[in-house]
Amino acid sequence: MSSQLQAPKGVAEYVPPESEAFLTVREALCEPARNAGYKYVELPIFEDTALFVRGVGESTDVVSKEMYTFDDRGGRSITLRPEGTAGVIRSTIEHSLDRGQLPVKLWYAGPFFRAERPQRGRYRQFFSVGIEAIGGDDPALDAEVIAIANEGFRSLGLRNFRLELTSLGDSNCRPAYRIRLQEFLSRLDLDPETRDRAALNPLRVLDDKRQSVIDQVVDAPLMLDHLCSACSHHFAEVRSYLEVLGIEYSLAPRLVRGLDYYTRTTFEFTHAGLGAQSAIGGGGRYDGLMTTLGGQDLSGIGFGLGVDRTLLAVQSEGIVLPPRNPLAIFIVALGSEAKKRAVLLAGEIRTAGIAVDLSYGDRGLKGAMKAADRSGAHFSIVIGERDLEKDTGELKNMQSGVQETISLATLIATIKARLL
RNA sequence: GUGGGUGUAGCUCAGCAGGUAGAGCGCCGGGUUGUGGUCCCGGAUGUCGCGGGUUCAAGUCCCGUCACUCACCCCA
Repeated sequence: MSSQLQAPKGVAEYVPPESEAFLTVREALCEPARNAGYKYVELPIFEDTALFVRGVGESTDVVSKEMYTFDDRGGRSITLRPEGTAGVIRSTIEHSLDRGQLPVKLWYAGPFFRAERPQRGRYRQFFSVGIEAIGGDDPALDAEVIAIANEGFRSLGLRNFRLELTSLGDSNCRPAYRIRLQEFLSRLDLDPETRDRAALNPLRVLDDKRQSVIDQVVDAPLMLDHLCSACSHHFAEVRSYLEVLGIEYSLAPRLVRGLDYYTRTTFEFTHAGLGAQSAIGGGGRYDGLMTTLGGQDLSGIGFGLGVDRTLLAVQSEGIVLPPRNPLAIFIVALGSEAKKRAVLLAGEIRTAGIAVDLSYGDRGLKGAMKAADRSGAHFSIVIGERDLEKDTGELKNMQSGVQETISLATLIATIKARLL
């Protein structure tokens, strides 16, 4: 056992039957974006380390202690992407996608990597679906992004998720607020570690889960109360659009994101069934990121949704996802001549776009029928030596048990008709 | 990175005054010589996570380690 190879620590693997649910969840999360005009981007899984250091922020936990960074053979520092937004912005600038009509609307899906201590819902390789709308200040765009995430979760049948919303202000009003908050925090009795955090990213202290800290920050000044008029107006517009859309949310003035680039509208979707790692998706506006990465001064907004966690949420609510690609028919051949006919038939049926499987090996009829049953096929067809002369088979509806003799020559047409 | 819990068949778990392993489900076969899902009968599979220690004897006690898990932290 000690020599048994196993997957690296902290990675999630999806194998049948769970892997089918994983695909369903991932597609459900992508679908609303495609319906809203977002175009697909396929980006590298590793990037120049400097992209994340500059984009995500050197002081963030993600960059300072959670990245998989290594030197490639040319001595370049490479990092496995810990999030998606920085890469999308880099690619947008590199390919001048922002030189045409705005906003540029993009979506992506794939694996991301963070070297954290694994636990339920937190993996070292995890899967996200994300979108970015670049080059638009319109509050309606903020609402659209939130609505797309909401629709993804809703379409899976999820009910026990919440949307938390706030505004983090911008370069105009946040610095002043930050100083005000730091002054407040400096008067509190905090441990050294928290004190350091207060100096580096004071907002983060408001999000502390320890009761001793929570008690001390109840009266802390909140960003929402100190927004400049432009930010305040923008946030009010976003809220009014959400109301029009009928999307419920709760204001979370203490909501903080761990990535430095967020400004203004910021949100998080959480689910109660996951334990401590409750965020199933999150995102927000990042009005300065593009210039930070060397592009023109365009704002943007986007989200990242956790496929792994959304799957956990689906499971925790006991939602049964519909099967994917159910087999239309399962062929049972008796004898070597019948087997040849069955193999040929299966190829023809697949070419016609119909899902079919067949019994392999030397199983008896009983065992083969059992396999047909397990396969979930709508129909089974038994082809034995005695049927071969007439080129017929015994077609059975697996649900009703009704069986009839039908011609193999017209099998495809028969199946199509029966499946309607 | 810090602390707590767990680790026995493919899965869920039982076994503990220390005496070299069991159940249910699943899987395979038979009852039904060409028919599944119910029922009945039978069968296969474990270096009891790994390494070391105590003991005549360790799945059971001790230590270490790895993995999983929960919380802190952080976030998807």
